[in-house]
Amino acid sequence: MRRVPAQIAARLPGAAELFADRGLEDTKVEDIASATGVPKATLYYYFAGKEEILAFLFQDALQQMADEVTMAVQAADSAATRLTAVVQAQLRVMADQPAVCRALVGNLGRAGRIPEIATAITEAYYTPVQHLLEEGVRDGSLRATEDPATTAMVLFGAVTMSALSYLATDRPLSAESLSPSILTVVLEGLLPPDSAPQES
Amino acid sequence: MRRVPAQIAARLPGAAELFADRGLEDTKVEDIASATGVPKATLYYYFAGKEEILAFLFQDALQQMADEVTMAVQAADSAATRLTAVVQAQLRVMADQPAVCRALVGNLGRAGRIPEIATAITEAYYTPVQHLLEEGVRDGSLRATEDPATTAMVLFGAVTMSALSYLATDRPLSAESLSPSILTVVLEGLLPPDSAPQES
DNA sequence: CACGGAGTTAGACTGTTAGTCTAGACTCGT
DNA sequence: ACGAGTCTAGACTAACAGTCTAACTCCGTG
Repeated sequence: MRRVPAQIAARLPGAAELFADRGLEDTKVEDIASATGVPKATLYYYFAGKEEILAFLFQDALQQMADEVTMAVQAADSAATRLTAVVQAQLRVMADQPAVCRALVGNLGRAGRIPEIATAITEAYYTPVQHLLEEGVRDGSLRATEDPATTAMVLFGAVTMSALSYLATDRPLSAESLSPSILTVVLEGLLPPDSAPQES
Repeated sequence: MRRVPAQIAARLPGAAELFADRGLEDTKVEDIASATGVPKATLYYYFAGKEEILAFLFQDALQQMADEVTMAVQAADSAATRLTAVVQAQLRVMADQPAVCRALVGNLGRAGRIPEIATAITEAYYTPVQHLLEEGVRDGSLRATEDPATTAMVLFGAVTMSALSYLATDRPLSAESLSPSILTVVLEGLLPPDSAPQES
């Protein structure tokens, strides 16, 4: 993939809408060309195919996610507070780029098959969150879990899926309105406050 | 879609492997034919195209999911206990049909565009779980959440995403080994047991 | 101002594959 | 034996991804 000039990169998000609405398969390269105003020949000049265009959009969104998550993780607060910030950061990025996120989730399978994307998700999210969970155990602000890697996945899934349900139904997604519902569950759990902690 | 005879239906899961590994787009109808032993002409005799074959596989798995979830929901225990059973039921179905589930999750976007599938997921999962959450508030075994619909989504996402990570990396998925990690988070939360309940 | 290289594009072309169609074969109930 | 429905091979069409070529623009440099 050649270095993509900013002028062209700026027009590509127009394609995300198509990918999100119809899926990659049903999006013709000609459609991308006319939606973005970038001619087909030029698209092929920069990208090996539409899959690479999709990957480019994902990289972009994931970079933004990585930045936001990193910032949240590096704050000076307790791990629990920072975890809250991470969830809100993810929701903010998803709210910010609804089309790309819908396309990403709608093509999770394909995305998983693109090694760069899988790596990017791991680096942007799982690894930092996993470390954060471990720190939380150390600073006493979070409960120890059997397997922090799985817990990170649980968090990611919880946030992603509920955000997606908003995006998929064209309801506006705002981090402020959704995060309390999610955070209540993952931080305090579904058992009532007065019940004794129990093994499942 | 014609009524699909059992003999043919029984062979179709062989196609799920292909869909899961390569995605729908990169799976040729000829490949499906040779993987399942059902000739291409016959596939077109019963299905309008490969998308319909995928949908058929999904319906099947989702029916199984609906059955298991319904059974779990209708047990005579407290809502909290039944919720635990629901999570385990979902994990069991996913462990049981790894290829179909990978294909399903990897094609969630497409599935969202097939109305029958979206409806089936809602009926098999969201609606019963949402009712269960409301019952839990009534019988005192679960905490009240702002929005049970969102909470159901959070649960579904948490279970689906973590299970998927196992399936995607070819680690064997067993409901027994994964459910405790998930249930600890969603039932007891990530805050330490001795911390006072707090607003986020 | 020539020159050359890189970016950009139109448009023609090729190959693959989804999906159609036809005609025949193989059931099975009557 | 007959007819209706099931099943299949193989030829065919149409659409689309991706390639290629040949031009044109816009640079900076000598």
